[in-house]
Amino acid sequence: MHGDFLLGKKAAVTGKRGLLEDMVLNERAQLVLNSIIENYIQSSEPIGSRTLSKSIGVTLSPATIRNIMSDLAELGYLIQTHTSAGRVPTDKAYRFYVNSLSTPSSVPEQIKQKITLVSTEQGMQVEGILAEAVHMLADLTKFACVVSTPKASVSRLQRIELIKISEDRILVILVTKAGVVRDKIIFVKDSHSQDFLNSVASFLNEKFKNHSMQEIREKIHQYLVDDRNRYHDLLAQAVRLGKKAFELNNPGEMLIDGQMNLLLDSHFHKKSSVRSLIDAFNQKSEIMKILDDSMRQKGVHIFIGNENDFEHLQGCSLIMTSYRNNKNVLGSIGVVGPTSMDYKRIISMVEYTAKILSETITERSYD
Amino acid sequence: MHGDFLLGKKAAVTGKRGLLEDMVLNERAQLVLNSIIENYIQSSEPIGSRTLSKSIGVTLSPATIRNIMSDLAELGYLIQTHTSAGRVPTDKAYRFYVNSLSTPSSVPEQIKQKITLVSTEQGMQVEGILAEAVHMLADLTKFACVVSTPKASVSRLQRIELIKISEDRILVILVTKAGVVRDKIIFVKDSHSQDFLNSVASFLNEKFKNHSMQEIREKIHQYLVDDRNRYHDLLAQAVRLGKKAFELNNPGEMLIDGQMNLLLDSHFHKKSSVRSLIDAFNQKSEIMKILDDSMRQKGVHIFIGNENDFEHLQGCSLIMTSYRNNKNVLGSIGVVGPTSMDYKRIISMVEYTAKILSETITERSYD
DNA sequence: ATTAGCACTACCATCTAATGAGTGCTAAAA
DNA sequence: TTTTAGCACTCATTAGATGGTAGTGCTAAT
Repeated sequence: MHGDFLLGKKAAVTGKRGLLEDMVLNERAQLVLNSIIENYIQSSEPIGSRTLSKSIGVTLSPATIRNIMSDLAELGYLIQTHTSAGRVPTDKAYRFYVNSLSTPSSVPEQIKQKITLVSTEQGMQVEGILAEAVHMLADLTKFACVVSTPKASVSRLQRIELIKISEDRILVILVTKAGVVRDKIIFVKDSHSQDFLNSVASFLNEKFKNHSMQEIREKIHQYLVDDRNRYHDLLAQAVRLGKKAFELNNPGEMLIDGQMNLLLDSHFHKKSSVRSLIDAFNQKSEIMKILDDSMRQKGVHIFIGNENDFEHLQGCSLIMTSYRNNKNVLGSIGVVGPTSMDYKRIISMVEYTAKILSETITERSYD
Repeated sequence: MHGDFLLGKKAAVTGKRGLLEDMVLNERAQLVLNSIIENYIQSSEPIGSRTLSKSIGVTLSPATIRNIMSDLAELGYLIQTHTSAGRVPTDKAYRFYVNSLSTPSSVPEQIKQKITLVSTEQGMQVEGILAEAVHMLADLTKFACVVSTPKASVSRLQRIELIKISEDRILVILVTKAGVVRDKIIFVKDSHSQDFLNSVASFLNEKFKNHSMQEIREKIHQYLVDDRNRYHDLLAQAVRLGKKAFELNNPGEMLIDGQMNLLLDSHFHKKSSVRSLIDAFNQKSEIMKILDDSMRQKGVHIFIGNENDFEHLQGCSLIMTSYRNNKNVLGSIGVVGPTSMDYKRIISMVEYTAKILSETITERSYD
């Protein structure tokens, strides 16, 4: 037993020797691996040595390829569903593949045109544009797509309105520089006249225009702790109302489209993983977290299978990127699909969509 | 051949004689039919005469039941998937069943409590409440659920605000009595000061508060055709801006939740019908039409299978009802599920949800 | 009018054998 | 030393064959 174990280990080391040069896969191994992955992305079926020997450019006999595949399997790039089946790429393989993609493939002109349609309709507001964009992306990729609405904390104030609704309710309308309109009701103990609310609003507008919600909350906090302000009635009331008005109570929204596409996809035809996916989309919070993450960094972000440590999304890859206006990063948009998706194609689509989306929103922004 | 045909016809007539009294199914036939339907709703499997003979209250031998079933089949209430299979209810049978439901079954206390949760959160606006409600309903029924947002045309104006965004853009904010806030941008040729916009807004508020959007559009149209108004500057501008502001350009929204539930449902496991369903939800327009229809009438509306002449929804039933505030019917909410759904349970849930939803929105309304 | 009995049908699960794509290993060829 | 050909082996998939089962329709007896 013990001897066997050592022998196995030794064999593995020998295997690595063959493939690795300075701890990196040698050229031929890369060729084979990439070829397997691309074949698998196309066919969704385990790839065997014979098939590969034909489809690959270089002439290599099936037997040679078998040897290489065997070694790649030992290194964790491939697995077999059963002894006599072809081999299937692991998450590690996809990671390798994605990392080795250098030149972003260009989006076909036809697709570009469709995506550009997002920006055409005139009267539409930011949320509407986002909904359009995510719908379009879902339609084109045939996977599920998500987009996060502009974060309240980073958006900067364009204007605030206070509207008296009843004796104890005030409707607050916040317009941000990015063109997002948020409304909410706040409850107050003592009644104010609309005129008074107007003064408060114009005071708040003057003080806080162009500041981010985050900054505004901080400043209001300062006013509150500064005792001197208590004797200035307008100021005191403005601060009190402002505190409530700028309180962050919407946790950031997320729009989803094309969930049903995933269920049609051949990869998700085992019941268990479908249930799991549904759960994932129902409790949006986890996906939201990933969207948030990819907001903070530039470029396209790719999460493959188990890389996102969220068990519901095993077997899925996420391709995310941020969108912005000319001043700020506002949110992110991306695709959720099977790990065996056509990364080249999808990445370029996500990129292009985000680009058009950013342009469209910039046009609509008030900066 | 010809003789055969006549014979078949004659047999059918004899069959009907047996079951029909004044063109209505006799009592025993009704019992059998209802029993088949309820069994099928439970089990989703074709019902045979033996099974039924056991589960039915009255003692009837399988053979007798076979005779009745055979006649019911001839009348179009039942079909067989193949010769030696049990029988399955047709859409006609479901219609019969639903019509014969008299006492609406009551919602279990536990479910009631869950639904009531919709109304708890304080700061939430109408759209948020709708989203909550439709999500809850989808979760409880395990089917897809839809809700239409309050129709712009019926909602009455609480207040309008005009905010200058740039030289040629004005942000219009409409607050309706039902508590819905709608915003849109309008483009203008010549620039106006914010002060001027304020005057226009207060003019429009004064003139049109409490009027429905539909009425407002009509009145504005009258002003426009009345030549005298051309020489009153404020009025003329107000009418011009008002025309754009009240122009109905959002076609009415619809929220969907729980689409994925349908795909899990055993009835939709044939690929073709799944595709069809996805299409149905993608082009919302058809479902929207059904929602609109059920807004115009009181009570719960039920569309069974082919009754909605929308081919994508074959095999689906829709259960819809309207919700309202204390003044107006605002929109409708309902469930999309397989024709073999548990109508009693679902109907009562939809009803109860609509009731709670109406109450919640009435509280939030500004009437 | 109802029921028991019987012949018949078609689906379903199970088993079998055959097929075939794929592997690993070994020995020969390059 | 690397590559390849050859061979034995594995295991999933497929097609038939089989018996069982749940159902029907029909007929004759109750």
